[in-house]
Amino acid sequence: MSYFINVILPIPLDKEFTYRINKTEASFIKTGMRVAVQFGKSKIYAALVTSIHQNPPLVYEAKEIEHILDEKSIVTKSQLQLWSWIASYYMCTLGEVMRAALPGAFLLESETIIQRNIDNVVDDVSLKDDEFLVYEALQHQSLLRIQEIMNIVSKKNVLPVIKRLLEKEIITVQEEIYEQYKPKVVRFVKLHPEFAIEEKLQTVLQDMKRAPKQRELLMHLFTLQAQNSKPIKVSDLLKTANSNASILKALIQKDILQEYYLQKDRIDNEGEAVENSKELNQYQLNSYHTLKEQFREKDVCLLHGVTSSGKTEVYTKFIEETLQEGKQILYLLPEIALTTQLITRLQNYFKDKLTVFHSKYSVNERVEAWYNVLNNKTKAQIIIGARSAIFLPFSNLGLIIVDEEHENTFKQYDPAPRYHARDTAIVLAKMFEAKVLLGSATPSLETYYNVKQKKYGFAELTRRFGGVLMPEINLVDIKTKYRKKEMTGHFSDTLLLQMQNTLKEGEQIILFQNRRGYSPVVECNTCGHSPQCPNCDVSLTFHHYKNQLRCHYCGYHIAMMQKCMACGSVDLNTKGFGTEQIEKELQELFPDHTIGRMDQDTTRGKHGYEKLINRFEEGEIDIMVGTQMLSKGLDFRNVSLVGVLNADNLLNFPDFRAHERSFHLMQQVAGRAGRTNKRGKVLIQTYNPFHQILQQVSVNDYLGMYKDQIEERHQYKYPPFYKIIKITGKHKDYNRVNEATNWFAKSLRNVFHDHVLGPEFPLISRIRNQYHKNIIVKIPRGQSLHKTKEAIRRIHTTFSTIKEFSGVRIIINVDPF
DNA sequence: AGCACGCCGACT
DNA sequence: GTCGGCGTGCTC
Repeated sequence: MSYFINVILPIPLDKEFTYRINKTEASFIKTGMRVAVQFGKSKIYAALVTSIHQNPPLVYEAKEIEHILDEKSIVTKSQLQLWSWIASYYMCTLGEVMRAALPGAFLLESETIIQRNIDNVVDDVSLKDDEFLVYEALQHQSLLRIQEIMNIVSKKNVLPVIKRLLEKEIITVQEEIYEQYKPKVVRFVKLHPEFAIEEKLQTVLQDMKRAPKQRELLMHLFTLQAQNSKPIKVSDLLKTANSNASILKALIQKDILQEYYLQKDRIDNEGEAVENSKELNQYQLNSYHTLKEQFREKDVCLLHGVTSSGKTEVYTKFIEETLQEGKQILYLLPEIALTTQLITRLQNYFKDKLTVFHSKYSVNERVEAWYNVLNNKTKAQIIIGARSAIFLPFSNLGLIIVDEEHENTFKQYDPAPRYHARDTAIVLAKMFEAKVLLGSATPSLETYYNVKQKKYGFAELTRRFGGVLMPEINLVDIKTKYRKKEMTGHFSDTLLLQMQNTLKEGEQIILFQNRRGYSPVVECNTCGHSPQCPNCDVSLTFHHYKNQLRCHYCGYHIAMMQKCMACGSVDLNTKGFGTEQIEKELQELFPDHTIGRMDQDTTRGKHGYEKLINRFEEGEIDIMVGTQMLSKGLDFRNVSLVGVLNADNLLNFPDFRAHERSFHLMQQVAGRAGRTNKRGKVLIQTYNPFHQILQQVSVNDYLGMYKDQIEERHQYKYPPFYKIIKITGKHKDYNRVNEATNWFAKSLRNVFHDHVLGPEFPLISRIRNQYHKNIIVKIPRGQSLHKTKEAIRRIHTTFSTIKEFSGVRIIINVDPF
């Protein structure tokens, strides 16, 4: 009887693969284990077992597996179920989901290793230059990797060279598989068992008269052993015995001591100050009870709490309860790096029950977190993490909290799977019959709509913690200000006056400008020419600090020109402004104060972000200029003024979510003001103070915004009334993209008629020398999602058989953001 | 996705 | 005439 397994490979192919296993393997292998398999001619991958069966494939001979990588399943049945849901809902392959879901260290890949063939005598005259270089390198180094050969011959295509050397039998090639995860081990010592007998030990001690240092160390070991019976770490022994490694080594070599290794967990929480459970205030308590009541009937609830109303305390209460039930909790955050303050608080509070699943953790730490969740360890009862944390192997999930639920970073954009973590979390929760608590100061329209439809439960927190008033928000009409010459640089007199007052009071200021660099366009005053990126369809942004022109899409950069590249005129002008320019203006306007800037350029280093935040928190910085980074969950006590320098470039974004997003962003930025007892002030500069959204922001009118926007969404057939699937064609040839997307759109129209929009070029039609063109499919309620996707998939399949469109990449994005 | 195979321009 | 470019097709 023969046995087979079906596996998922971490590659974007829409099928499972079948491999042969023997009977022993068949009795050992379980679904959810990894096996190493050869795929294609040489590559070896870690594949995940989905089923074990006895049906031999009919049209091909199945390969055998290389070996089994796990002792127990590392992926649970419910995870596989979630993967399938993601693959089918977001229209991607299981392999792509697998890639995103498993920590990098679980995905081994083979690497080609080149070695010298020792049996062969080489006539080095017969070698070509490249071949000789490799041959020579192998005289000094026993093995080479492909990457190293690329460096040696300074070429990127080295395969022909290797092939020739192989034919001449000068080298041998082999695939090396390596597992990236290495458990951390700690070195321990103990007395050799032979000396357990007292007499023998006495003899040894007698013999050691002439080695007093060694004797001393040995005696110290006994003392330690007497103190407590735990194993003795080498590091501890040496530290306390005032001895050194070579003395220990001598003892080990004499077989008096034995060394051994034990595996250690890297994730150890050292929460410092104990933060006591805060008593909920009346409002928080009310919300808590409301939610509690709602959860009886509903699986998902929204907590709509204004900024700094203390949503976290309410979450904490629910977390505690779930802990008591012995269930796991998943706490999702938009961007983990930006929420260190919150994490520290939770860490101090929940201590060793909490694991942070961080993208900045090393591969090994993530594997350990994975195992801790899988084995339902106490230290992994609460998992706090960004969107990828939904992929952990939960077995007993009781509660998912999605904090800042409206944030768009929950949606993965670039590599497939293009999933939304909030929506996926709701599906995940359903599998465990767990509850989901969504929280936000400015809920997304979709979520609020679900509340209105009574699909989700709801509670509100309308008061800020400690009775702090909501900030006073005023709009400044800079159109008039410019006309009346009341502007200094990009600052209105109103904003400047407020800033002076704030600084006089010894308080801090946050200024928001959602654009980095000095200015997004440089223009020649003589001929009107402005430098463009050679790879993308955008003008280059001037960065004053580095004196460079940079492309924000592909990273292209050149030195700032001295004169116009087209006509040679030195009369250059900058158009528009970014954070750098504001910083510079501030330095001139407030020479006695420290200015900080927070954007991608200043937070690049490892701790760049934290350092800036700390300096601001310590009061070292008086005015902080920044991009939307500033709006995320930061909690500064002494900020009493927030300025938005130009609200218009947010609002004028050509996207159906632009207004909603502007509202979120401005409300969040405004929320940074006045978090202590004094009422904060917010000034929003705009050319268009009568814009509906700005009016609503200024009076904190979430409901008004909701009503207007939902009406618009309804009228123009957007979510939540219609589902949207975006299909993008991508290719370096402009005409080919046009023809391909036209064909695609036409085929879609045959099925969906006027629910197909486009194809249309996006605002930036070329990025990294690739043209993009988008098609939008709108799906009304009531139309089967499944059938719709099936139809799209069919068209896609036909599409890929057409020769003229070959090379055009199709990207399907379900629920694009 | 990788990787091999196969067909055309730019160099010795 | 070869080398190396990329378009095409397959992977259990």
